[in-house]
Amino acid sequence: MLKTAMEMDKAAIILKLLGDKTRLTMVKILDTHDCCVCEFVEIFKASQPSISQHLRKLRDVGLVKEERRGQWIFYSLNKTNEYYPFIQQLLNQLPSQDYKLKELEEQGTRITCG
Amino acid sequence: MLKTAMEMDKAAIILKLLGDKTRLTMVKILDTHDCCVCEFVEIFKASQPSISQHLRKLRDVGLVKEERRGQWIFYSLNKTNEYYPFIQQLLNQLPSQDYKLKELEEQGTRITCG
DNA sequence: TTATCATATAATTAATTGCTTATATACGCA
DNA sequence: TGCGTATATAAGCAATTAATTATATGATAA
Repeated sequence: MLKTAMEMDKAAIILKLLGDKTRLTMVKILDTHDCCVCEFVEIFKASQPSISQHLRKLRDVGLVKEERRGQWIFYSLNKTNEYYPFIQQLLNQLPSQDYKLKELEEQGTRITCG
Repeated sequence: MLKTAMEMDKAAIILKLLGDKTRLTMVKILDTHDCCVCEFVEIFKASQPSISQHLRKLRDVGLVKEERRGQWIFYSLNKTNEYYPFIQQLLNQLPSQDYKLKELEEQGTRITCG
């Protein structure tokens, strides 16, 4: 057991949040790249409110943070969050999702938000 | 990323399963001790069907296995499961739940199932 | 200022979850 | 064999979740 053992309640809450393919993939992507909402809409082929609501859940527990850049709001992993070490180990065992961002770049969708 | 990267779908399924305090605690306990159903009923102060249903979910994805010993059915972590390395890292970050078994021993409930 | 784009929020609904109650199965013992 | 204990399963129900549609907010650009 690590020094920074989490409480079971909190661990379960975090795992439940990550127990959704969309949110899990979001967090995996955000671990290496900031993204704006419209990029996620493209990546997941989901509606804007649906993406927004997923992001809100992640934000509510402090896993991600938002930052407005002009017209866009960019999300990033909150690496100072107390749970970050916990999820980091978990994310390290997942395959990179960079190819999803590559696809966006190829179709030119990512550039518009930069 | 480790060599044995999991698919995102499967990771999400596992995390969702573990995103429940009862199941997460069960798995944490089973990582170090086999347990029978009646012990879990005591530990979680839950109904027998409720415990049984949680165990079934864990069994359905192969995370745990059962073994009859006389009148009792003992559950254990299936450490040959392809997902075990994934959850092991996760479990290592959680506080030991051994005190729950200690409590059972003190009240004599654990012995009866031995 | 007004139109437009990006995003958030609210309300509604459908699907999923976890519990309860009731019943079935399987073992051990008299 | 029949009874008690341990467990599983099924059916029903309440709570939660995730999506949709509709609307609000906030920034930019004409």
